[in-house]
Amino acid sequence: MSPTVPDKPSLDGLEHKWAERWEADGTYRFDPTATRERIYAIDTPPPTVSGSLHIGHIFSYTHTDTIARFQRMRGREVFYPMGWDDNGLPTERRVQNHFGVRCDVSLPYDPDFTPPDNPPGRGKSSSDRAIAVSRPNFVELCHRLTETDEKAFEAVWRYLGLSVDWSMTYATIDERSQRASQRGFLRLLDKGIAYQSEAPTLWDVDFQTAVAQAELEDRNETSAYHRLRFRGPDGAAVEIDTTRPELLPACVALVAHPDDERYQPLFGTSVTTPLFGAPVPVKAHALADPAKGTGIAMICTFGDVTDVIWWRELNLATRAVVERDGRIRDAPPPHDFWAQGADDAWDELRGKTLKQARARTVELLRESGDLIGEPQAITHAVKFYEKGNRPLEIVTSRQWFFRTLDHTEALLARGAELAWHPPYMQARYESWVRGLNSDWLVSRQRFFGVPLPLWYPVANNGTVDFDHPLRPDEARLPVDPSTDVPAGFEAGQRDQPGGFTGDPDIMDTWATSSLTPQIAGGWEDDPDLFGRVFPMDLRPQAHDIIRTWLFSTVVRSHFEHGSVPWSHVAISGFVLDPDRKKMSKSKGNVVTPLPLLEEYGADAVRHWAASGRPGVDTAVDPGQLKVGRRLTIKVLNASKFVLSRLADTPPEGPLGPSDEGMAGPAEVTEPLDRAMLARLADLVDDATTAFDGYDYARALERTEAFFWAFCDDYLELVKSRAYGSRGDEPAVSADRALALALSTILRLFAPFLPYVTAEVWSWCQVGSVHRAPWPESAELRTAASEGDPLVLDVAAAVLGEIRKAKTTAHVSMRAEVTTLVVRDTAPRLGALAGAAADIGEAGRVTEMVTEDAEVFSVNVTLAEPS
RNA sequence: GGGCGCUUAGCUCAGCUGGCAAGAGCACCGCCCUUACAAGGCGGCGGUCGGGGGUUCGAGUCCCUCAGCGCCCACCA
Repeated sequence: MSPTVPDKPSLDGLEHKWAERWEADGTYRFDPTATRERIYAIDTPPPTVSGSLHIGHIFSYTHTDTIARFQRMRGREVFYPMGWDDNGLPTERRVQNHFGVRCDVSLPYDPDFTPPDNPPGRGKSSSDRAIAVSRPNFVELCHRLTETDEKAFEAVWRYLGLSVDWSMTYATIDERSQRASQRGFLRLLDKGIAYQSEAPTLWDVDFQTAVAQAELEDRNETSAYHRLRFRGPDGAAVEIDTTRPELLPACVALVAHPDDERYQPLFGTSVTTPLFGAPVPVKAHALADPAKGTGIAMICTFGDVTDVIWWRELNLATRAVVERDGRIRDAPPPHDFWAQGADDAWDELRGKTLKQARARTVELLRESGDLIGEPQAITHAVKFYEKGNRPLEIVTSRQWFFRTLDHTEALLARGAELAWHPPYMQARYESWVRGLNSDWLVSRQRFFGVPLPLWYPVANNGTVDFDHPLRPDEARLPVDPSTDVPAGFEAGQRDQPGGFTGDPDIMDTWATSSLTPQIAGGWEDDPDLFGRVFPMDLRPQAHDIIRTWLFSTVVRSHFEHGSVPWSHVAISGFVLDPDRKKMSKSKGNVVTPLPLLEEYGADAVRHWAASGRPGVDTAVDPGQLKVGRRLTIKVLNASKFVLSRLADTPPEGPLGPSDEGMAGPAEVTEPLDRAMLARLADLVDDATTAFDGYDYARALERTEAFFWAFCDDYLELVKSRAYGSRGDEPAVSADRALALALSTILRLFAPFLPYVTAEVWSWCQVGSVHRAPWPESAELRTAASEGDPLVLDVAAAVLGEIRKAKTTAHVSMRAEVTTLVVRDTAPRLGALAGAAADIGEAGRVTEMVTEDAEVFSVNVTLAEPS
């Protein structure tokens, strides 16, 4: 095929043109008949569908795409689906606001429900005027809202050039995901891994749901130590420091370290609380820190997680006072033992928010004289739900858990089976697993999510029998227990004595997301596909969700399949704003991708993204984007030059080193050409090794460096000869070398710059560069026939000196050099001889003289300007 | 409290198993209409490789230590 090169190549419209072509040609279509060995399967992160894509998405998804494209060119059949994470709280909140509805799991499904155009509750997250709808109706609305976003997301991904197979998408709330999620739950129930427990758990009082360890975040809050006076058995004062004086009625014991001599006499005795006069035991426990406060602490049910530990290990009483809405409950805790006046104190506190209760308690303590001194302000870390606004409380509730604590060693071993890129990220996984302090809490008291697929019998006396859950057959999944009826019951028996009741809760979003390899891979739904793609090859993700998504996926795969879910994990960094600050909506420094794509082009944006090394946080950098833009233009122009040469003297047979026609013996005859090909072969090895190690950034950097040197030095040196200045054979040598180099360079760049490489490839080759074979260094070395790379190095150095001389003399590069003296060592001068004619033409040198010397130096004598 | 990462030109970063007379791009300064490219090309200026100590013929590269920045984890009354 003779190349057809446009006169004025341009980047305009390339994205649109090629995105359409790729779709029409099915360039990235997955072949489900490929053997397991050939398949390279990627567990693509499903982005949260809420609003718009973030520049961070562009960054990390580009990294994955370069790997996908590399593997595809290496001959792997790439399984590269896309998911949408529309399950969970963010979508729930958006649907409530947008449609003015709220979910009520007690309502039946209404197939005719359509939301009004102007709902009275729109825009108010917890409006009383919101329309109550059933969970299935609510889920339908979620789908409706997320569908639009998903289309917008897909458009951006296509613009960016992700080589995803768009016929394979899933959503984490779709039927397939719900089925997999519920099936996974039931299987863990059968294995005894899933269990329910009535226990104190961390609780968000605004969202009114239990929260898992993985969703916690510490925030520094200002607080104060309050010194309270308890009374010892002999009436003597016992002083404790607390930041939670409002929990005084929930106090069940005091605790000090067993070795603390100050308090040893008190162990086993009882003291009385201020205000309430409740007798509480004094206990010893190693967790008590003698250096903290007065060294003796008040244990309440429950002020913090340490309280829970003490309560459990010391078998203490329960006197909960905090309601699920974050207020002091109305009914007092067990209080037979309260002193006189305690009831009045309680009346002062009941129904108050914790903040109000704290203030009032302090006043009461001050009045009774039991507050010693003034509160001492401190700043300390407090646990929050990562999406929450108020500190977490601890309340007792019935929840479902997956057992992880008993399996930490096995989970650590699974982590060690994975190949981590970069390797140090494994430490984060391990510190998380080692730090686990509770099983995985999977139930949530929310609405939009995958329901727990369970019902419970209701006894004739009306009590719910949680110990004997009713479960559906797997064939029925997915089920919604709020509307579906368990086998053996009638719909009319719902919530009736002798009937059943549906579990009102949903599963944690991670309980579904942890099954993305199974969902995308067709677990149980398509056993043939699943057998070919699972375990997958690659999990790409950012480092912030190692403890959630990565960990939970390892957990599920370990229990369900007895294996790791993938063999490689590639962790990308974050994107920082141009000032290297973390981006956040509140700071208003979030960069959206579309304007960047439009200004610089997708290839340039990808070039910026791919220059961020694995795991390293990277700043948005307009300078870097310009560099990428320049590079793509350079590829266009350099290709045009090379191919226009070949159009003049069409080579026999198609281009490309893998094609028969290119490997003709002894066709590359010139030492300079051979040197360039030898260097190129080294580059191919380097880039391949880097990619095999998931270091796309290194592969890009090397290729880019070679390419610029190729343009600046080799092309300049070879230009005249290629035009035929020295006859046919030297020109053919140049043409062959140029064709080989271009074909190789385009393929090396293809994973990074899919658009410009596809465009240039289409000028001279049949088929897509993205399905072309990855370059092989062996073929280049054959063509280079023992060429010495030193020829190119020395020639480039000499040419550089000539340019410097002309620049210094302020003359044109076309100015004539009358005499060129090159001094260098014998081996280098020997190499130079092979390129002497090329240098002469490129530098317009009349006469070149060489002299042996220890150190390289060049004398350039320029012709007098005429 | 435990752990991880980073610290190389004004800025952003390469420099992988020690051999470098310290690199790239951007920025800055200067030159050049050169038949692939003037929304370009060429060249120049610029660094005691965070501090200190050690190993070695030789250290940006290995070891120890200190400091600063960032992050992860932790039962933070």
